[in-house]
Amino acid sequence: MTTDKGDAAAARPSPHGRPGLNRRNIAAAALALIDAGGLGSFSMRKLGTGLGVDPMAVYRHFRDQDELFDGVAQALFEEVDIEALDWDGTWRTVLEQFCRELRDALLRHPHAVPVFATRRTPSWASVDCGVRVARMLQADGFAPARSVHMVLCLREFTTGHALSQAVSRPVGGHLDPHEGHHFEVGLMAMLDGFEGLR
Amino acid sequence: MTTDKGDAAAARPSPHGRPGLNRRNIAAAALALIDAGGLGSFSMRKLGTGLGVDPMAVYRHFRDQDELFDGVAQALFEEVDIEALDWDGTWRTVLEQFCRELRDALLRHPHAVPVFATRRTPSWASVDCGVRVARMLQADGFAPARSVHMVLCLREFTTGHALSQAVSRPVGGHLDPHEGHHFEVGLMAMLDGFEGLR
DNA sequence: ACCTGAACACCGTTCAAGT
DNA sequence: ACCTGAACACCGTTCAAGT
Repeated sequence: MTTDKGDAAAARPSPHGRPGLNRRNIAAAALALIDAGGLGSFSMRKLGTGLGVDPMAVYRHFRDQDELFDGVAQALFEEVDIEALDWDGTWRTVLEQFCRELRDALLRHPHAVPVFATRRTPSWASVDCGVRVARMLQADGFAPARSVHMVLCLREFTTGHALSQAVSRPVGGHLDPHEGHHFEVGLMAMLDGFEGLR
Repeated sequence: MTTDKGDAAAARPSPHGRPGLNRRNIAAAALALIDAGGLGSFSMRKLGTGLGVDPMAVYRHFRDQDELFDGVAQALFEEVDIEALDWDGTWRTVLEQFCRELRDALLRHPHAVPVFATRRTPSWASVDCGVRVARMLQADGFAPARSVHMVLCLREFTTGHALSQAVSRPVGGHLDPHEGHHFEVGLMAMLDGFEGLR
């Protein structure tokens, strides 16, 4: 991952009184802009002007749009509170809670779900989280490779579900009060199936 | 769905000797262009010039890029041979075969998977297919709503998996000879879980 | 050294002008 | 009536020129 050693200093207000730009607040602003106007109307130039700086200023913190979108995915994943999971509960409870947390975070940002879902690595925090969950599964008796596969499958189902919901939801409205209810059906089925793999 | 009544006539060679443009062959050409150069380098203008016609000619068949991408998703889904499924086998066999067919078709076009996965309706053929599978599940004793949920869950897992594989695969190479092997783990687990829902 | 914004090489889409 | 391509309003990104 690209480090950003300048952020600690840049987070202080600049000499002009504006809050300094850094990767974190630029990515957060990009996510907000995508939330507000949809992915199609997002642009690097609008992001810069929206932040009140030179439209090209973002390029001093991110190589290009692709790298910025990595930051957007990271910002989104930070809403998943890993520490809030009941790590002392059963493996099944942890997986359930994690998938629901991830789904909820994604659906709070429907326009950004395609960005998240098409990142090569949605964020290093999500990788770390996956490793942690896989280790827990191993401690509970699942084979190492199997543990990794289970985590990948759940992440793919959850992301696939959120993406499907996000793109089928008309802007500003809900299709159906029960839309997305089937997520629980799939989650329960997959976890039931995993029970037999220990 | 938008009809395309002009296609039957347009499929014949034009007075200039070139094969006439229609929705079907334009969408196929777009898919081929995405396959060859990646989604990032695709453009409406390149598509037109690649077809040997005016760069704007595509707009007489598709309202805009979004509608063309619906056609691309449709072209991709047509590679899934629904009739080749063993419809006389068990519901489980049909679901297994369908998911594997869809996954294989998607991974033959990794650059187009984000297009497919972000369509509101990937194609009417896929909707019809889903309805047909759901009807089979009902005939096998699953509740109607449950049947629909099962189909949606499998489609979301399969699409999510293919998308994850497609974006993590470096252009022109494979990450690992065993990559994607976990698809079977998730598919078997979900189907095992579904067994208990009848 | 840092910052700016003009400039380049493109886009998607429209529409007036042709045939 | 059909077709064309010039024109419009943008893009992402680079980089020479400024401070």
